[in-house]
Amino acid sequence: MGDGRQASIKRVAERAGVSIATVSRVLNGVANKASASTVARVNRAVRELGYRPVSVGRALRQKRSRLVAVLASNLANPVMTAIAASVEKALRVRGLVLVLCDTHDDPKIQDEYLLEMSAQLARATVLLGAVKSAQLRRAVADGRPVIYVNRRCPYGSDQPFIGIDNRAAGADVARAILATGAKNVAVMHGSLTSSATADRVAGFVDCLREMAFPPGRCRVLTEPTTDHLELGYRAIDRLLRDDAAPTALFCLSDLIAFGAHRRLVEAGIDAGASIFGFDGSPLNPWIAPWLRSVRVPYEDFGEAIARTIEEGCPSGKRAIQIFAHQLI
Amino acid sequence: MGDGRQASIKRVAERAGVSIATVSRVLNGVANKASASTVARVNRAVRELGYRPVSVGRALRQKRSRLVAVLASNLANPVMTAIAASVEKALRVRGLVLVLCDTHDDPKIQDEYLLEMSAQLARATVLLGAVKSAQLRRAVADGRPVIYVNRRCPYGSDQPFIGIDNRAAGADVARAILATGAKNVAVMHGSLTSSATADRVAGFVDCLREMAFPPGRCRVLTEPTTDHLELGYRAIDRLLRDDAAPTALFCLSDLIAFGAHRRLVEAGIDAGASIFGFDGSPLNPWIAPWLRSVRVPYEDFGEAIARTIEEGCPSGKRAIQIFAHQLI
DNA sequence: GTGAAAGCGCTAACAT
DNA sequence: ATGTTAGCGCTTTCAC
Repeated sequence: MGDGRQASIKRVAERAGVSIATVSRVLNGVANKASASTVARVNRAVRELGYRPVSVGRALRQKRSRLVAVLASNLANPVMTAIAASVEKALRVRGLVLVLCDTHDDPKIQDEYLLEMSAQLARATVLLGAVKSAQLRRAVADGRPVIYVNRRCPYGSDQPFIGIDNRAAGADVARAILATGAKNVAVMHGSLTSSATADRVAGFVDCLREMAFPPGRCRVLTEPTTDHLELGYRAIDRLLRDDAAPTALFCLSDLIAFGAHRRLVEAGIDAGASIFGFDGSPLNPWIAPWLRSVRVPYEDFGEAIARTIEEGCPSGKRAIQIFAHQLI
Repeated sequence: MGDGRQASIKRVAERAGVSIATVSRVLNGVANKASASTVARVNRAVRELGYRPVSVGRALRQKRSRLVAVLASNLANPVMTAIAASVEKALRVRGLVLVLCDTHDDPKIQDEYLLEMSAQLARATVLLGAVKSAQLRRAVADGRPVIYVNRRCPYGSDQPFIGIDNRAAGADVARAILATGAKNVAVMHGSLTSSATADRVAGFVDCLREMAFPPGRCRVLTEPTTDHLELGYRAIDRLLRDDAAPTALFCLSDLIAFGAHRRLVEAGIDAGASIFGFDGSPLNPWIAPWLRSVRVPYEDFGEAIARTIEEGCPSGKRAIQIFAHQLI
């Protein structure tokens, strides 16, 4: 097996006593294009040489590789890796390969990767948290295959999207918080440039209003940091200084909730507040059983994404795939 | 800019009024091989056309791409993503691209990815938790560039390795646990096929023995599951059933510690035990302030890995890079 | 059913 | 300093 160097299609052809075209056809399973005996001879040669097609040659010829890029806004966020793991699995069974990148929510880096993936002839690019950027605008204009997860495309509403009904999820949390009888509510969120976060907050606030909750008793706040743990901690800190300790909390990510909880524990008012997070990480029951959260079926996103890629990332009505969330 | 379709080097050459070879040279910064005016003309054409070299063409010609594969044994483990993020950053500044894969600690999947990355002409493959497998053995035999992180190469001891002194780390924990005055110690670990885990346990046990700790008072155990949270929970469960509640705990991952802690809390003996984990995730102070842990400078691994790749992944003495750990 | 040949975009000898 | 040319490994017409 693989005596000297890596075998090429040429060596396989020689060994099987056929042309390289025939080898290619057999390997790609082109129907009705090879006699049974030829197929057998080719397969034997492939086996004996331990041959594997060099993807790069194929990619150059077909002008597209089997690489699928996933640009995540933050790899430190377990949500991102949960989705990534799900995508990886769905791609692997289809012979596609995941390229995982971290954009740090930075338009510059997002652009860099969009260019790089185009240079790699990537089959599709999946944006886990898109930000506005020049190259993204251009990619959309050129009709390149891009899929948006959680956050909608900032350029046009008919682009392929996979996520949940964020407004409805926000409203669900609002109703649950009202049910606790809380009198002082705080909403703590990160960047609102994320359509997902903005929609969740809007859904929450709108629902409270509809239910006639006193607007003055609901504070919506954030802190100037991208670290959600820190953000939650500081937000509670500020509320405490304002003498406005909340009795119920809606944190727009579980990480924010962790940070908030820490500060509440330090202040000794841990048990006094009911805390709602977002994402429903499997880790929660273990490390934060006090946390209620909106569970999003991220483990199903991979299949949906892979299927969308198989269909060529079509835009339009059918391109919007909404999954069911669940308050747990 | 980029009027119709993606520009090729040919179009740039035409526009600049030079040959494609000259364009290639200018773009690759081949010294003393182009007049200033030519360089300017080429660069202008590149800018005007919004041209970017197609990596695949280059890769085919050079028989190596700019892809660097990182095969992680488990993407759900924050340690893996921490390393991945660090690698990503170090590669990006060097114009290399990270391909992140999840082998699920499965030799079959590891083999699949090793083959795939060889087909992609990957520049190097980084194994975050290598397992024995046929293709890995072959890769080592063929002298292909592979770097081992945390777990040593199962085939030969002079392969590039990046990690900590695991035996010493285990001993450090042993001394810290003795210092607490604990009388009943338990060690809870996952798969010992991992050289990292095995070394840590061995270092711990050996140190206890040297310090004349009664062997009967130290239980070393595991549970048959790959989920470390579950593992920790069940291990404590078993100890409680055996009426052997530990007063100090060495968990071979922070996740195991989380699981163990949950069970201890349920049993109401939370505060009675001091718990040591491993990895020192930045999340710990927030979600598990009760946890002491061995902090590993994973954020520095990326640079070391990238440098090793730049040097062509040489094997031998200098290939072993040991970082300093810290008990926190 | 099979082969010959063109060519994907790029780099690297080799000329000049 | 620049151009010509020959491929890298593969797929895909187009003949036969």
